[in-house]
Amino acid sequence: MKDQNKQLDPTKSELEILQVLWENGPSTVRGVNNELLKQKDVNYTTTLKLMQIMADKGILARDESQMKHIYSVAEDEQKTKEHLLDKFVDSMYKGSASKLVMQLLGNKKTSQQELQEIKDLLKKLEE
Amino acid sequence: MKDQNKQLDPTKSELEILQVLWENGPSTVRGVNNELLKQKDVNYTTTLKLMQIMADKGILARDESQMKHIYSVAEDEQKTKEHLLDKFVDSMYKGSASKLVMQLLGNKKTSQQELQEIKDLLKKLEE
DNA sequence: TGTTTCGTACGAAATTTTTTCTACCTTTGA
DNA sequence: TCAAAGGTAGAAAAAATTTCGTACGAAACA
Repeated sequence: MKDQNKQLDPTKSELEILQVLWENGPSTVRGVNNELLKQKDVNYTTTLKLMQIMADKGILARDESQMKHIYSVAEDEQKTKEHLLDKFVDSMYKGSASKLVMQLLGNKKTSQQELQEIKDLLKKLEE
Repeated sequence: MKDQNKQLDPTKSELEILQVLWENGPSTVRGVNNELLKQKDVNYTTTLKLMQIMADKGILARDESQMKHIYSVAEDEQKTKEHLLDKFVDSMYKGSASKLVMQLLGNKKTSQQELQEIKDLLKKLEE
């Protein structure tokens, strides 16, 4: 009643598929499935089904003109990521971007190079 | 076969509860539920059950010495958030922290103050 | 022309996550 | 002491997500 998300978020599996498509561009189910196979055990029909569902929901678009249907991401990649990032910041850091960055940079995994890139970015923003 | 996450991630509902506990510290089920009620419609027993499950999983600890059990977060908040953040960066930005920051800062919602805080943080890191 | 291979569609089953129902215990106070 | 209020537990239902089995169509090719 109080809160109804109009933009329902992709499920975990859906996100995995989105990532493959973001990475590789429009693909067949076979193509996506092959990518997924590198990470985990998954059946072709499972991926197919999932992508069909996503097409139904409007998350994916597909070109059926050929026998091998080509699926592509319907929504704008940046928009979607931004939305997910916002949600993440809100829920994990009460909306504070700097807290997130703080955690990110406190993390050992952040390389010197990454750090430098971020600094450069900030400099550009100042101009 | 290939990938079995040892640390299974909290589900969406579990995360909501974690957030309340992070925010308010150890609480009774009633307390958590009241907080949740501010955001959405949820039954007391639903929250109770969820928290019981989380206690079973080891995500929460509880003090049963009194009738009103007090639940607290078992894992370290920072560790958990770091883990989730890592996963997020990996999956959404191929592990590139700077890409994430870029998106974050490109976002209109990031205030000048946030920006300044981030700059300060970077300065401190240099020392 | 068969037959093998590769593709999609669809339904249903399995699993996971979420919600609810009901029983029963404890405290409080009339 | 009894009823009311507020608590927990466990089983089970419901909903959402993920996975799989089977049918069947189109292309490739011997």
